[in-house]
Amino acid sequence: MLVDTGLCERTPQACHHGRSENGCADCKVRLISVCSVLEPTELEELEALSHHLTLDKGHTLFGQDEPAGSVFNVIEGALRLTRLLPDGRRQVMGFALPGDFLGLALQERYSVSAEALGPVRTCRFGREDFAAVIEAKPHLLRSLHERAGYELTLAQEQMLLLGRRTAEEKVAAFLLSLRDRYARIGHSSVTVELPMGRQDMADHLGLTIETVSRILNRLDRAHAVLLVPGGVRLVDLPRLERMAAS
Amino acid sequence: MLVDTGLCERTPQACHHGRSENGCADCKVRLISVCSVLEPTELEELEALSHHLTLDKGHTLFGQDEPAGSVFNVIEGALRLTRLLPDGRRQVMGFALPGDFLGLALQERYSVSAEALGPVRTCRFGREDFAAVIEAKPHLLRSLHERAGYELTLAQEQMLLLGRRTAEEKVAAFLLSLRDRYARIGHSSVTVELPMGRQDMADHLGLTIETVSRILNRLDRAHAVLLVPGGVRLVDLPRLERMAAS
DNA sequence: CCGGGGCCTTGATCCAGCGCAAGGAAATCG
DNA sequence: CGATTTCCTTGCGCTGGATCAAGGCCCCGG
Repeated sequence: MLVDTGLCERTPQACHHGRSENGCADCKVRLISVCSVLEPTELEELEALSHHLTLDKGHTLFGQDEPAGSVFNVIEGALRLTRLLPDGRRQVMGFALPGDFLGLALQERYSVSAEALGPVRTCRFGREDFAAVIEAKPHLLRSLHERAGYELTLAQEQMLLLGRRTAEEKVAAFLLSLRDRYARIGHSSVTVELPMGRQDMADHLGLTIETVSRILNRLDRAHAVLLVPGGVRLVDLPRLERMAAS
Repeated sequence: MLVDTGLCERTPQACHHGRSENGCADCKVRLISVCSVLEPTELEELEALSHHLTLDKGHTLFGQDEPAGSVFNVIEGALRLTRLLPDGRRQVMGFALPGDFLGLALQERYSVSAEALGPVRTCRFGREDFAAVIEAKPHLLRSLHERAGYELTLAQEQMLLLGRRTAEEKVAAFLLSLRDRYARIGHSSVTVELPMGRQDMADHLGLTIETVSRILNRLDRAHAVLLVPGGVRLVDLPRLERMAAS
């Protein structure tokens, strides 16, 4: 379910619209989110407009083509960003991780659906509220634009992957790119968590679920990776990098 | 060749860094480019920083991973934006048309190579110069950000195409999207110019040149399109739209 | 007007990844 | 704690698009 905590149960006086007991100051993703470019006073300003929002596994944060009423900072958990073809074929455009900003294009309507892959915590802002803040703080817009540039680069990388890589290259490149994204948000490890299912990976890589499963297990048998519950351990990084052909 | 006209041959006093006799005021793409959000005085300011640059067919405006020294407005002609895999496989990320802005992510390095598909005219700005203008004019940044959002939407559309569409759907969707882009820049017509070759289309759609050729000719034989030199006439739009499955 | 090169088309064959089907493992629930 | 469901794996045959190969067309230059 979608839960917008209008009230804060524990320490109401310190709770700014339900985010946490101490607000943005001790926000887990403050330093890796767009908020990192804000001064303390600006942060308070933004905090006054924020709403804490949690979401259970499988539930939808917003749907493709819906009016974009809110924008979100992902605090915890992961989401799947998808587009559908009329006949039901699905493309997973990407996965949102902690620190990611959803709705950064500030467009009228969401261009994808966002669904929780597990329990998710977000920080929500009304689109109008946020637009007003941006109007007054060009450096926040600048930061958003930088993120948009990064997203564009990721999208291009993904197009190259979808258009010109083989199934094995796709899977290897995906695992490595996921590792890089975790590293970026301070979660470096050779064991990469896979919060999404096989079907989600398949729909992200332009493959079928069977092909993804076959290749992951082949990589496991070849000792390039080690499949573990809920993730993969990247055993032979150099080999994976050679496979990914990037 | 790459020609940066430092001097203007005809009416030097009216020629602002070689753009044209009357500068931005009568620029062909002023109303469809980022410049459309600028006031007349701001336009003059930007004009002082601009350089006219022309490029012959087949030549490179900038290369992937090069330091991004300049940003460009495309005035006339079309460019191919590509990324390469180490082994030479190529993905065409898109095509730049008049009114498009190249380098809008304002990143350190170009993420693609840009090559002229025919004679091209551009308006060049030094990246530092342009960044300074942006610093002073938040609404220009806002406009750039909107364009980035649009690019992101196009990229997502393309990912869906590459990942989940059949060859025929890809070709049909490509022709329709090209028609839409021409319409956007005021060049509405059922006859769509194809400034790129078959190989470029193939590398854009994740297909081979043979498949693109076969499908175009099949569509022609089926009277869905009419192949003409340098373009396609979209004869049966409803059928193409059904084919594209969007 | 002729020759060469770049593009495009078309046919024949092949194969990477798909689709189908049948289990197996593991999370969820009454 | 057994039953149900959901997700994952694996085998097998098939096929859409790739690959290989051979011309054809058209533009450009001499």
